[in-house]
Amino acid sequence: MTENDDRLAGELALATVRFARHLRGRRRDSLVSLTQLSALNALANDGPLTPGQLAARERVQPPSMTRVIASLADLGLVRRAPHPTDGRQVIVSLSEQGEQVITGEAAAREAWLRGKLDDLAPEQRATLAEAVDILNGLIAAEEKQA
Amino acid sequence: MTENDDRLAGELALATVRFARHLRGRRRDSLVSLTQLSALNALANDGPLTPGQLAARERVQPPSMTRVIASLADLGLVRRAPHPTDGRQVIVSLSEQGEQVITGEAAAREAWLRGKLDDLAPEQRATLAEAVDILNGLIAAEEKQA
DNA sequence: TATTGTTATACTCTATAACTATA
DNA sequence: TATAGTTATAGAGTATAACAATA
Repeated sequence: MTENDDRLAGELALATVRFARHLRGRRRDSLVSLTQLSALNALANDGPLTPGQLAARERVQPPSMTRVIASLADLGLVRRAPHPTDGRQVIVSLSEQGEQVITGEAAAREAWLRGKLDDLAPEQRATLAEAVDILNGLIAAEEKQA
Repeated sequence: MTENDDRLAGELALATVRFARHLRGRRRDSLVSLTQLSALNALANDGPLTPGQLAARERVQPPSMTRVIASLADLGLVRRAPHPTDGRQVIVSLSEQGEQVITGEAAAREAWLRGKLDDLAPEQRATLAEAVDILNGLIAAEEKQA
């Protein structure tokens, strides 16, 4: 099966990158970018986190996350508070506006993709849902090793 | 089914972007980036193309493709030749080295992903393969409209 | 005038290296 | 000395606007 794996690996990589490019392009006029939305999403799922934890969750380096957090703070979507006992650390949490973005606006704004998904057959949607789980699993498995 | 679609759209978008980030990171020490590989791939599949055609295939704006082509030409992976009848146009084609990248090196280099796919159940690989087709279909459908 | 491609410029996302403050 | 976070800097990838050459 190695030959098929080779082909699947290549096709999956190219399709993913092409699709991600498309999605980013579609959000140009959106309030938050996908990178920002992804960080907000982590805070919504896991509650307040330190920048270091956020960077680990999102699998970026700490300086990259510092920038994302700064941009979100500028937009008023997250707050930074000092850690109660460790003066080095910072607690990042969603603001009310940030929560609104997560709960309401974000989903509604993915309009293009939603429309496309609507046109698919139910089995195709199910396939994509499974694929999402598999992809997330591949990345999660990575975490354990590293 | 709209509620599920909302959720699927969001999750698919985040998973795609996260996975693409991961893939790009993995190729840091590679000869060509995924963006470059994607363009090489288009030339391998479709034969020589003009920059405009390549930009359309890859769904980027012409100036973006100009840069990609320039970087590939610097690496000696593509050649630029004048169009035989239209002096405005340029024909971009794979060099021998470019073909080697496509046929051999590229697939072998996706080692991380290949290993991961190898660990999956056959049904999961099949799911991913279907998902690739669906995603490419979504983008292709876009083309007809635009 | 319209089209093709490029140049100029800028913004986002990401990284590594160096620094600051705290433990 | 080690850790958490930030700042400084750089590079890739994308875009829009303006330009040149050709049709």
